[in-house]
Amino acid sequence: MLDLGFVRDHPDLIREMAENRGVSLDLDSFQSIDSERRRLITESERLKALRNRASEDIGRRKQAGEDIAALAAEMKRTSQQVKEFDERVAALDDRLRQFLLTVPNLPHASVPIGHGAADNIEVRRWGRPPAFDFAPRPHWEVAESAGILDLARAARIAGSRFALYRGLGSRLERALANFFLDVHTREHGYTEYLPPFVVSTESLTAVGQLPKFAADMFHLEGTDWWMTPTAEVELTNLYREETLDPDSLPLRVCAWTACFRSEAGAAGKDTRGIVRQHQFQKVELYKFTLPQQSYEELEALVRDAEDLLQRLGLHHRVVQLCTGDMGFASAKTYDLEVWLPSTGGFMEISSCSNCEAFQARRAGIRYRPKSGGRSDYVHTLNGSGLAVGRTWVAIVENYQQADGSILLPEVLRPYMGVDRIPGPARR
RNA sequence: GGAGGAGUGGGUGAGUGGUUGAAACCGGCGGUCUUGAAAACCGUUAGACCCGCGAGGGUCUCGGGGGUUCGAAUCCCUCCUCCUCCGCCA
Repeated sequence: MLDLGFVRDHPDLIREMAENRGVSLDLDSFQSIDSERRRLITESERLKALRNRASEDIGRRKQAGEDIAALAAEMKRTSQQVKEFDERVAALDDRLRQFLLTVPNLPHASVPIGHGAADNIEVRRWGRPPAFDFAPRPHWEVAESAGILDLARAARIAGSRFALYRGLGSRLERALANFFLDVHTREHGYTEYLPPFVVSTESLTAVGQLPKFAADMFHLEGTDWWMTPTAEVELTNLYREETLDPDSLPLRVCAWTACFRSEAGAAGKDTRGIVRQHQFQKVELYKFTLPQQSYEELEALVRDAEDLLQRLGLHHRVVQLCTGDMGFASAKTYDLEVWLPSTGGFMEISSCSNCEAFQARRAGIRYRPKSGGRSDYVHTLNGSGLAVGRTWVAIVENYQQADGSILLPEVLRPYMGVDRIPGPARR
C-alpha cells in the first residue's frame, strides 16, 4: 500500500505508473473522496473540541451546585451530530482504503517499461546447457520410469496437479530442502523459521494477497484459515505492527514450507509433469532492511539464491522484470530461470523482489531512526531460495543419463547417500 | 471441549465516571559533578490523524469493536489474546 499523502500529492506520478504497469485507476473519484473525507473530519473535530470544553465546564459547574441541564441538553445534540459526521467519515475511510489496496507499488527508476515477459531484460547467464548424446526426455518420463514419481496414484489420492514422490524421489525432495536451508543458515546468515502452513485472513491482507487474490488460494471452509500460498506471508507477519531496533537491521530470515495454490485460471498451462502444482515445497528468503540498504540487499538476495543453482551445477540466467510483468507489491524484481533440456528453454525457479515500504506500511513494520525523530517503515524483500519441486525437475532433466538413471550433483550426495538414482531395472 | 483469572505508556505497576494522555518506580536520552566511569542530582522520554506556508492549534488512542453518558482507562455488550485447572489428543 502506498502512503495516502503521497498518492494525494503526486497524482501524475501515480497515473504514469498505472499506465506503465497496465492497470487502470480511478484517481478522480479518489480525489473527491479524499477531500470530502478531510472536510468532514475537520467539521467533526471542531464539534468535538466544543464538546470537550463544555464537558469540563459542566464538571466544574456541577461541583459548584449550578444547574447544568440546558448545557447538557445542547451537548447531547452536538454528540448526535458528531456521530453522524463520524459515520460518514468511516464510510469514506473504507472506500479510500479499498482504493489504496488496488494501487500497485511504484516501480524503481531502474525498472524497464514494458508490457509482458517479452520486455524483460536478461541480466546474466551462468554455465551452459548440458550436452546429450541422446534425446533428453521430459522429467515426468525419466522420473516415472525410474520409479521416483507416480502421477497416476497422486491423482487417485488427491486429483490432478498433485505429485506423489517415491523412494529416492522423495529423498531428493528432502535433500534439496535440507541443502538449501543448510547453505542459507550456515553460510548466508539467515535465521530459519518453521511457521504454520495455515494463515489468517488478517495476515494475508497485510501482505497484499487479499482481497485481490482470494481465488488463487485454498480457503478452509467455515474458518478464517487459508492454506499458505508462500512463506512470504508468514515471514512478513513475523513482525507485523512492531517497531524494530535499527541496530538489528537488516534482519535475514528463511523458512521451508509447503505452498498451496488453487491455480485457478492456469487451465491448460504446464499440464504435463510437475512444474505447476497445487502443492509444492519452497524455501523462502526474506529480509527486513533500512530504506537506504534495501537495493544492496536485493542484489545479495539474488546471489544467495543463485549460489544454490551454481553449487548444483544448473545452467541458469537472471532476468529483470519490466513494469508490466512485476508483481503488485514489488518495486523491482529479478527472476532466476533454470535451463530445461526437454523444452530447450528456461523455467522460473525463483523470484526476488524489493517491496520497499509497500508491504511494511500495510503490515505496520517500522523502525525508529537512531538519529531520533519519527519512526519510519522498513523495507521488505523476499525471494525463493529455491522452489524445491522445480529444482527437483531441473535435476532430473539436466542430469538424466542415456540408461535412464540420474547422476546426482556432488553437493547432494551426502544428503542422498548414493551417487545416482538408478534407471529402470533391466529385465 | 469445560471452569476460572488477566490484558494500562519501552518494562514493572497505580488509577473505578469529571482539568488523567494517564501517578510512582525501572529503563532510555540530555545535562551537572568527575581525569574518566559509577553514584547522586536536574531535565527529558508515545503514536496516528486533521487544519495551517509557518509558528501553532485541534481530534483520537489505556487488547479490538460497539453501547450508555454532557463527559468513559473507569459502567454495559461482544470479540481477540494470554495464564491456571480439568478433559481429550499426535
